[in-house]
Amino acid sequence: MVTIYDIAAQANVSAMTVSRVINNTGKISEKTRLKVKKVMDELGYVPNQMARSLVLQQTRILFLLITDIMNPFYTTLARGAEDAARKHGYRLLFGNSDESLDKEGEYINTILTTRVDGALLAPAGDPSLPHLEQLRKHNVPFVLLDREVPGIACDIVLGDSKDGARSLVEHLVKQGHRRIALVNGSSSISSARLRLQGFQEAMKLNDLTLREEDIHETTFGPHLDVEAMGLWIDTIVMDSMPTAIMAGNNVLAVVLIRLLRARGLRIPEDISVVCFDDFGLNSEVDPFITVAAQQAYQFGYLGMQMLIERIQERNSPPPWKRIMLPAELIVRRSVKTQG
Amino acid sequence: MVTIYDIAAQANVSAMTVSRVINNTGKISEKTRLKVKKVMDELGYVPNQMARSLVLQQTRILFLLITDIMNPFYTTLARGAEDAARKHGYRLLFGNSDESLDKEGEYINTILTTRVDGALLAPAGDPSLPHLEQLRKHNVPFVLLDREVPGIACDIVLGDSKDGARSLVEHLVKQGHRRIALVNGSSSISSARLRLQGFQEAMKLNDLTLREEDIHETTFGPHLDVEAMGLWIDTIVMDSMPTAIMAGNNVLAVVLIRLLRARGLRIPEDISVVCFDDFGLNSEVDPFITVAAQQAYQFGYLGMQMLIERIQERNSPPPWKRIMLPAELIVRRSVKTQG
DNA sequence: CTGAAAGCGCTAACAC
DNA sequence: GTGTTAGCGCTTTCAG
Repeated sequence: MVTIYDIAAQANVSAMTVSRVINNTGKISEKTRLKVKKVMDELGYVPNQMARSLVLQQTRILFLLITDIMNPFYTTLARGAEDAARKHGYRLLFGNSDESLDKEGEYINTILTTRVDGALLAPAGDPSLPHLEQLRKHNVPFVLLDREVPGIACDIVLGDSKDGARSLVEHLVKQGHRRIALVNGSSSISSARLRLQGFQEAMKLNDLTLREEDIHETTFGPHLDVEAMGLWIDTIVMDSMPTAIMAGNNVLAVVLIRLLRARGLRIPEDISVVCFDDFGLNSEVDPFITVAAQQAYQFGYLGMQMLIERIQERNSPPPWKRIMLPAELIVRRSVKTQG
Repeated sequence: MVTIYDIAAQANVSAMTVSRVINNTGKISEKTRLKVKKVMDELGYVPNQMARSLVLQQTRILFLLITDIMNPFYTTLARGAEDAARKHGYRLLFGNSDESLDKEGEYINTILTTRVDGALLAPAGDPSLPHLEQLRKHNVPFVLLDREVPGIACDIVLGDSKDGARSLVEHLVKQGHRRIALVNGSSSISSARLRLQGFQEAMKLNDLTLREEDIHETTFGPHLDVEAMGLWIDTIVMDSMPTAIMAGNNVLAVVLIRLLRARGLRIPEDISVVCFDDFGLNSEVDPFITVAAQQAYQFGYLGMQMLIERIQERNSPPPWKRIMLPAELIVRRSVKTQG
């Protein structure tokens, strides 16, 4: 490995001079600068970021932790975060927690041990609290995305889950649906809770009775219990079907639809389906599911901006900021108008 | 920041003893071990990975560079890579080059300066050669994904682009199509070249004449020139339309379909469309486009395995390996059978 | 304008 | 079992 000492020796200067050339600090004669640069090129010098970070106590690297890299919501969000980071000259590293608290813990560890300058994170849920406390304790600036964690005050970008859920229900009601079921993510996740609330409120507002068995709680994300959901469907189907089902996010909707079809049910002819979050790439090609779409890109972009501000104002920290982004109802073909 | 010296002082031992406790090396009396561990907990010690890497000359971190984080092919691949990395106790960091040579260069730089132990990369194309040469020169083990780069010998996982393209054309021909057009990625990308070749060969094999103007070359990925593609469509449409168009990948197919529809053309009634690569999440919900699907997950999983082997056999490097994964034709609803 | 010395937090090698 | 010394590659501080 080529070090500044190798260069110093070759160029007949001190290591310090080389360091100055690299970082453009201090005053250096044009002659030595050129000489040093030449040797650097010849030897193919690459600065050692670890050594530099060790003394500088900063990395100029930020970390983005998402919970499901196969979910278009998060990948779109990642693009937004990336764009904002680049704009401010930061590098961005990604991690994927897979909605798993353990994996999240590992990444928190990576964040801590690699001493990145800050982190943008979508927490796995309320139990993520200790992880966030770790970050706080070690002075790692962070911004939360999409999910609030009770017990910690911090910057956050949220979607208006309650209102989004409400608008989905309203839409169904306007189409004549009276009995509506819900498959939702874990109630240990703030967004899932709010979607449930919005759902319940909208039902009440429309004087619709909500049967307890019409609500099924499972998990967002990649490891959801498909069998349990199938069982639930069998139960409510046997028991005189609801005419519509709302899914707490896009992944749930996909699994739901697959299961419904496996039971010979057509959508929307036999049963209607709506969900939270859009589908990225090919929702453009053959837009099928009626959704409450979130501004995924903005989540990432704005969140990253907040994070960078927080880092820059480190010395005189501003009050915690909170951004709430609306969800937009996009009507497509998965809802049938009821007689 | 809490260091091993702080702990050493508190526990009345030397820093070295603390280091031994942390790393479980050497022999240490149970008593001191417990004492040290206790102090570590109390003080909330977090090892400094930078310092450790600096002396160890390794990070146990691997890097995955993909070219389009919004493309389901790459995110599925990422999941595969992640699973394989975890299995072997490595941490994985992601980067997204966005099909841009510049961004790729920045990430190459990050890879070099952060001294990760190895990299798994989907190169932007043939011009990525200097980047790979940099890695090689600095002894960073790497494995290529999806795209070959002439001029560099290395481990690689490839899809059978030629054969996949051929099977797509064969399918169209069997459905009675005679004039087939192609929108493809840049010919500076090996996979695009092979898809073109497969396309041409299949046309020839079926005695079909291929008009030069029926081939449009643009770029894969997020920054493709939509206008130019629109212009091309206008040209070939005016000039008595082809009955089918093949797209070099999924992103191209989406843009293509959007443009065709904007011109009032229905798919497949007015024109058929097929493409390379599948669509992830909601190709399950409403599978529309007939595709040559690649084993995205396997790309990542096998590639990561090769990378880790390469790192482990560092001292007696095995010959370069090359895996070619077949593409599978999945027939859906975007192709019409011609009279 | 340039250099020498010290230290960032850690571990390998060698002592005791 | 445990401690001392040196050094990973870099930059800050202070001299000149």
